[in-house]
Amino acid sequence: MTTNIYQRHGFPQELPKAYNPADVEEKWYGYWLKHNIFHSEIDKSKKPYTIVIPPPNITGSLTMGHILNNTIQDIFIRTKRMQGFNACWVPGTDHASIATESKVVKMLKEQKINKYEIGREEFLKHCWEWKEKYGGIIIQQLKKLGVSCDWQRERFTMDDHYYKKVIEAFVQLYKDGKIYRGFRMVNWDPANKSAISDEEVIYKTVNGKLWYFKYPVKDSDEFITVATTRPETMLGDTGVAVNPNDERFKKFIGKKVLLPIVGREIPIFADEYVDMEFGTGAVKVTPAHDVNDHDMGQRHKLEIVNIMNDDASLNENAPREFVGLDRFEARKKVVEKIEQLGLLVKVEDYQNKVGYSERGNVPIEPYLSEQWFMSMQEFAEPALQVVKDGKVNYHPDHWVKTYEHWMSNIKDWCISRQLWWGHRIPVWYCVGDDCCKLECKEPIVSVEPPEKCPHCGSKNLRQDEDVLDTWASSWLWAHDVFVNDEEQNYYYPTDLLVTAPDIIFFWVARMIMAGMYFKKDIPFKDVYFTSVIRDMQGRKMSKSLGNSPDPLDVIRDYGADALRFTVIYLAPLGQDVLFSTEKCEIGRNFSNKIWNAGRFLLMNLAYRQAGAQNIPLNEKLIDKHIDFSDRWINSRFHQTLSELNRAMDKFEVNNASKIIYSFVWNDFCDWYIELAKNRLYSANEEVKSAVLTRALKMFENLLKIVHPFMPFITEELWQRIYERLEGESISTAEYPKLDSVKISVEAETEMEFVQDIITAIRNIRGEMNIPPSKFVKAFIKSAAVKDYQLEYIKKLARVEEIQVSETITKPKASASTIIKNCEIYIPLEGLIDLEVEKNRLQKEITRLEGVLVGIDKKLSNEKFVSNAAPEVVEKERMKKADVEANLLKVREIFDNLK
RNA sequence: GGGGGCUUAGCUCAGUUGGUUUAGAGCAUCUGCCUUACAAGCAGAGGGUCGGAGGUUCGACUCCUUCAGCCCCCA
Repeated sequence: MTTNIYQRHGFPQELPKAYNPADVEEKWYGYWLKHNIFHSEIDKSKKPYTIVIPPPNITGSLTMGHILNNTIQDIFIRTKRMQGFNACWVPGTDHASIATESKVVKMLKEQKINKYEIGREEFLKHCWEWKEKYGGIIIQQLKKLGVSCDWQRERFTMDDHYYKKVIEAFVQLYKDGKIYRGFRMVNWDPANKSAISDEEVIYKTVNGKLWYFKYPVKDSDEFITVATTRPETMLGDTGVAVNPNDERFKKFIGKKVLLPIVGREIPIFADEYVDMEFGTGAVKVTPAHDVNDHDMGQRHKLEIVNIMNDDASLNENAPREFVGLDRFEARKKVVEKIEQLGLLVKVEDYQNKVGYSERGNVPIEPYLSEQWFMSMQEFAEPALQVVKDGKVNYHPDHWVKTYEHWMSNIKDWCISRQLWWGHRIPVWYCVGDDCCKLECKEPIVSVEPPEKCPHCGSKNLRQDEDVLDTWASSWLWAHDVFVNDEEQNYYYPTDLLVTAPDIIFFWVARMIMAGMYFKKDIPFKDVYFTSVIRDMQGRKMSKSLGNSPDPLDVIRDYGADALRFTVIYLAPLGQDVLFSTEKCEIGRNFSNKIWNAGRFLLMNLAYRQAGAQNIPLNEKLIDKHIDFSDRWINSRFHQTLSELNRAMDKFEVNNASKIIYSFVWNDFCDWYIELAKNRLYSANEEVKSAVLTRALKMFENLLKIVHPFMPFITEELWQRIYERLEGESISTAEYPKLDSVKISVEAETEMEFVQDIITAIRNIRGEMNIPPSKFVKAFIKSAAVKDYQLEYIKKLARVEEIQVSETITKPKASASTIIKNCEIYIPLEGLIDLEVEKNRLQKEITRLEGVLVGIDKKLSNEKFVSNAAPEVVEKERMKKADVEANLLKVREIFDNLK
């Protein structure tokens, strides 16, 4: 045997006592990249398994949410890769139009550079520079997590190819009549001076005021009082509305109001929309600055007076003294003025919901402007259908209802943004000076810049200044990350999308729409909506709260595997996760457990470790010297595998982590290794070889099922336990296949019996405070205990001598216990505490009596006996006999206790 | 106002179609241990009657109704 592998990977001769992730993680990530382990190419002989990453925003850095999300994707892709699928995980980033542009604007501002002064081209150069410098940070961070993305396929939403696809899609949609231009009320972000979509508006509850103004009614000495949360908008009022059924105001309908400060005459009219209960029952109407008012304005043909600039300062339509004021200054000033005029009735505290711009974090203004819209109705129908039909499956499936609700009430989508960073709308307008034709007003929509106006031939064309909403590019992600038809035909539809539930409308819904429209097929078969990570108080992680740990710090302190495992272990499907850094001890301790299990096996293996036992491996002995503990661990492994497979099929990753944890810790480490020690330390060299050979094989299987969850430590140990060739990796090793035949009820029952005996003796030792250094004797009255089990019982329960027979009588001064008709006595002359023993037995008597009462209650109930399934009744009868027999014996022991 | 989710041990959560010796895990707690893989560990123990009320059923943590509390989404 050689030690090459050890030299090659720089393994020290001895494994440290505690697992040190830092040594291991960087080495193996480099190795995987060097050997191109994660790269996928079309291979028609293999079934593809495809995931496209939800592209993180280039302005972002890694958050706990990314950790959870990407760990889940990695678990699936790694499992499938090992199971022989052509696993392809496409990574990439999103250009994040508005977020990036605001960052760059801010950066330039610090350098005293104004975006409008340098112009579009110059500004975009800065954006690209910024992207080159910072856009890859999150990708580098992701690599620390150990994700197995195909980095050769890394995409960016503004790559040449992808950019072109976005533009082509726009042109196609326009030609298909799905896109139109309109002058409409939109959500306006005055900070970014751009329209935003409904989904980008965050409603916050704020403690505001409700101001009551009285407006003088023309040709009378009466007033009509209106209430408003936005006093500044009164400068744009063009009407006052009341409910037609409101007796208080009937007399005013048809009259006019003299708008204070402004002096405009505006009508009082009736509209059903007005809520008689709210405020005074009379509503000031500002069609240019409120959606509902705009609708009313349309119905009643009111004048529209826009009083704001695009930065939410007031324009020339406001009285001169207000022009140029910011909306909030104007608000103050309006209130002051009204008060001076004696028209301020009262001010009340008022809690209301104010829409904020997600990116700008300033209150949005409903604002009239010319924008591009996409009609959504026809997209929604097929996209809803495929989810309802189960062609696209949501996990957990309760998201279907939320999705359905949104899809059924869908509104047209404003896709233009008054920004420069992004996909510029491929529309040109003819501004030719000699243009005379009516058709020239038509926008020219084209993938390639047109040379001249198709109607008048003018070369004086102007491209639309706006870019597309980022989601109007990322909705093509699932298919256009694949750059040609051949690739798309092979990899699309993708298999799984893992995403946070808060972008179900932004992205998931729209990707399904795009898939159905452009590819005539679903974009993915399953969607996994992740948990939301919160802090220990249940608050969302946020930068402003400072409650969000930096995942890279956590990785440094605990290791990537530990972080991955912990986050999965804490995140049940559909539940939020309360996370704190210290919880990573779960994963760190688990890593350490696996590490030490490996360390133990390697310590016994020949040539691997200084001071080892030097037991040679011998594959020929793999089926020799089998005993019940071998059959048991095999059974446990395949049972675990079966549960694990089922959990993964149901997308219960959290459950899967618990299944694995329990097998590794409870079955393999606590019992199997402990049992194996007996034979590993025996005198028979062949037995030793056989046991170690099998134990290592089982350990290799164990590493394989852990690997998708904890890739680094499993690679390290997998490389150490056998000689591997350069380029080999556990990442591409074959995943264990379920062999149901290995699942043995007999083996598990027998082992449970032995475990029960051992636990019973340990219990006595614990209760009587017998230190581990002290060995005891045991007498077992039973016919069921086999000779070959005794050595194990002795070793694990620290017993020096056992007598087993059916006729044993209780030795004096001994503690006793009864399990499964098997009486166990531990003589404890001088050590036994009679009171403690009495308590122990009394507790058991009470328990058994309770059980018996329950059983009797059932069995004496005629309805139970006649209605319940016969096997259920029979089971109760058996239980009863069993419990009665045990009770009898325990009572007898108790009564004879001296 | 509409929709969804949650309420089980001190904490965080499991509990498959209602019926395994009267509810499980991790953490925390208590006891005893450095038993040569692991003190990031080992062994043992205590602790809940499943948010409240009502109902269906022979039988409910599990199904239904209702009330209460918490969270999220949409308007």
